Amino acid sequence: MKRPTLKQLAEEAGVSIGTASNILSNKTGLHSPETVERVLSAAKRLGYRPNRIARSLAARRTHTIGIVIEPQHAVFTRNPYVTAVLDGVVELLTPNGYHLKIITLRDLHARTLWSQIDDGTVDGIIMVAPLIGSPLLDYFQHVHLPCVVVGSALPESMGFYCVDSASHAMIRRLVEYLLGLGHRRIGFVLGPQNQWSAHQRLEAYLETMQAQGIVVEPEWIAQGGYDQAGGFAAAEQLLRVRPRLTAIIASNDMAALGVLDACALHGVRVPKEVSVVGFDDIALAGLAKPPLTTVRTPIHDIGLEAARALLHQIETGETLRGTKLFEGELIVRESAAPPQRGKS
Amino acid sequence: MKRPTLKQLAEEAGVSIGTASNILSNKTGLHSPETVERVLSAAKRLGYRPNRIARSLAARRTHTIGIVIEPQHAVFTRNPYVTAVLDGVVELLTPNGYHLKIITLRDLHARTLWSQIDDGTVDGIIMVAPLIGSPLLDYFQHVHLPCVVVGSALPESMGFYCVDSASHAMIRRLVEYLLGLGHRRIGFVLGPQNQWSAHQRLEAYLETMQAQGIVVEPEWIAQGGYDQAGGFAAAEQLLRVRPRLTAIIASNDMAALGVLDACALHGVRVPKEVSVVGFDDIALAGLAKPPLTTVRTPIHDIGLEAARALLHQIETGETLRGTKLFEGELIVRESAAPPQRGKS
DNA sequence: ATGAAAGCGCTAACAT
DNA sequence: ATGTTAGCGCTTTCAT
Repeated sequence: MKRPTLKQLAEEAGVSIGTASNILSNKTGLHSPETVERVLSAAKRLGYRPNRIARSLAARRTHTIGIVIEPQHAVFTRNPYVTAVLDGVVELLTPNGYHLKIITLRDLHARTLWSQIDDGTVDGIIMVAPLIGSPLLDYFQHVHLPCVVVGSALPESMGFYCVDSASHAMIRRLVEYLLGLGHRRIGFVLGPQNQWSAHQRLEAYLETMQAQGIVVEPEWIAQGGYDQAGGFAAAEQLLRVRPRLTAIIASNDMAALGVLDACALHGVRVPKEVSVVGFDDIALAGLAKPPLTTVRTPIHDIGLEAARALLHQIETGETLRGTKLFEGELIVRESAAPPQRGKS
Repeated sequence: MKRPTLKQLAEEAGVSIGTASNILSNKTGLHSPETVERVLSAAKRLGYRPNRIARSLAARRTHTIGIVIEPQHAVFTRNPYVTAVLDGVVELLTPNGYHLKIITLRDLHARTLWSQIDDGTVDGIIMVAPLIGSPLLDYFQHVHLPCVVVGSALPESMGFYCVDSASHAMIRRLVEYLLGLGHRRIGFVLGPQNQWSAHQRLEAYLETMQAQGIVVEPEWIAQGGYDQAGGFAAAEQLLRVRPRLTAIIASNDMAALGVLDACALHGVRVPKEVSVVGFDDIALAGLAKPPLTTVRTPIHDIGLEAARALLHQIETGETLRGTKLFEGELIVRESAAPPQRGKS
C-alpha cells in the first residue's frame, strides 16, 4: 500500500491542502479546534506520514545534519574517538528532531567532494578531525553551509568553530605527573604529521619540559601515529635510546597500546623499567596490560557541544567562531611509576 | 553564494533544462559530444552541484538507506557489535553511491515510529538486532519498504531476510572445546531475554551438553545480558554453585568481561579455578585479563552482506527471504584450560 | 479561519 | 539529438 499524500489526507478530512499542512506542522492557534480534530483523526485513519523529502524541498530545511569523516578515520571500529563523538552527537540530535547522515569520504578529490557534502540533504555539517591541508577546510570558506569542527583545534584565522580536548593543558598535566614521579628522560611518541592535535601535543610536551629546565634530545621523540602500529614502531625506536628513557608519553591511547606491545616484545617491563602513559582514556585503556595511566578526554561531551553549536548556527543563522576546549582528568592506573633506582 | 540550479546551468550552457538533466545523470550516448562538453564545462564554471532533495522527490529514489537501531543498542561506544556492522555497511554503500542515515530510536511508540523511519528519506532499511516483540517487526509486514535484519535470526515465518552469526554452530564449537579440555560442569550466562540470539545460544548449549549425556542442572544457567554488568551479576550467582562449575560460557564477550571481573573480585583464578569463554571476539577480548578464549563472529562481513542484500532488493524490486548465517572460528587464548585436578 | 495557487529543483515522458 | 511540460508532495504567501 502506498503512503497517502497530503492531498488525499485533505480530501479525507474535507479541508484544503494548505489547512492540513498547517495543522500537521503544529501551526497552533490558527485553526478551529474542530478542524484540527478532523485533520488529526483523518491522518490517523489513513496512517498518514509526511514525506520528508517533499517537505524539505519546499521548506528548504532538511532537519538533517551530516557528520563528515575523512578517509583516514573512516573505520569506526578502529576509531573509538569517532565513535564516542558520534554518540554525543546522536544524543543531542534525536530529542531535537534532527536526523543524522554519515558522510564517510573515500577520497578527497575536490570535484566529487563538493557534491558529496553540499547536495542539499543536510542543514549543516560536523567535521571530525579534519587533517592539515585537507581540501575540506578551504571548501567551507567558499560556501555557506553551517559547520563545526570536532577533534581538531584549527588556527583561529581559519574561521571555524572548533570543539576539542585541551591538548595543551592535558599533556602538561601528564608531563608534570611524570616529573613528579621523578622522571627526567621522558620520550614522546608523536601523532600523525597531518593532525593538528599531534603538533599541539608535541608543543605542549616541549614547553613543559623546557619550563622545567630539561633539555629534550631529538632522539627522545619518535614519529608514531594515532594507532597501535604507529605506537609500536615509535617505541621500538625509543627503546634503543641510551641511556634508556624512563618514561614514554604516547600521543593517544591507541599508540600507547602499541608502545606496551613493543615493551612486552622486547622484555622491557612496564612500569618497572619504563613508564608509559596515553591520552584519551578509551575503553581499551583500562584493560591494557598493565592498565594504562592516561588522561581522560570527555569525548562524549565534545560531541554534544559540537552538535549543540551546530544547531544553534542553523537555527539562528549566526556564525560561531573560536575554539572550545574541554579539559580532562588524569586517570592514574598502573603503567606509570617512579623510575628505577640507580638508573637515569 | 547560493547554489546554482539546473535551470541556471542550462541557460549558461545554452541548452534546455531536460538536456542538462540527462547529461548530468550520465544518460550516455543520448547527446552530441559537443553538447555534453558544453554542459559539463558550464557545470564546472558555475560550481554546480545537483540538489539531491529535488532529485529524490522527482525520481522517487533517495539513494540513501537507513540503519535502524533500537533504544537498547543506541550507544555505539557500548556496542562494538553495532559499530562493526556499521563499518561493513558503510564499506559497501559508499562505492555504490548510496548514503547512510542513522536512525536511533528513543522510544518504540508505534505512532511516532512509522514517521521516523518511513518518511520517504530512505530507499530501504537495515534493522540491527531487533528485539523479540519489537513493534518494528510487525510494522514492516504492513509496509512496502525493503528491509534486511542483522544480528537476529528471526523465525522464517516472519518473512525477513536475516543476516547473523551461526550462533548454534559456534556455541556448539565452544561447548565441545570445553568438553575436550575435560570440563563437565559448564555454566552458561544467558543473554537478554528479548534477544533472539540469546535463546538460540542457550538452546545450542543445552543440545550439545545433552548430546554428550550431561544433565544440565538449572542452577548452571544464570540470567545475564549482553553487557558487562549483566555478565558480572550472572557470574556472582554461578560462582556460588556447589560443587563449583569448572567452566562458564558467556553469551557474548562483553558479558564474559563481566564474568572475569566477578572472578577477579571474588579471588577465583581464571583459568586455573574456572574457565571462561565468550562470543564475538570484539577488540577488547584480546586485551582482557586473561585474554579471552572466544569464537570470532565475522561482524564486518555480516554488515557487508546485509548491505549487499538490501541494495539488491532495492534495485531489483525482488524481496529476499530466509537467513544467512556466518560461521566464525574458535579463537583460543588463555581464559580456558583443563579443569583443576582432584575437583569436579 | 480557510482556500487557492505559486513555487521548491529536479526527472521523465512526450514532442519535435 | 534536443526542447517542452507535467508532475514529485509539500510549504507558504496571498486572498477571501
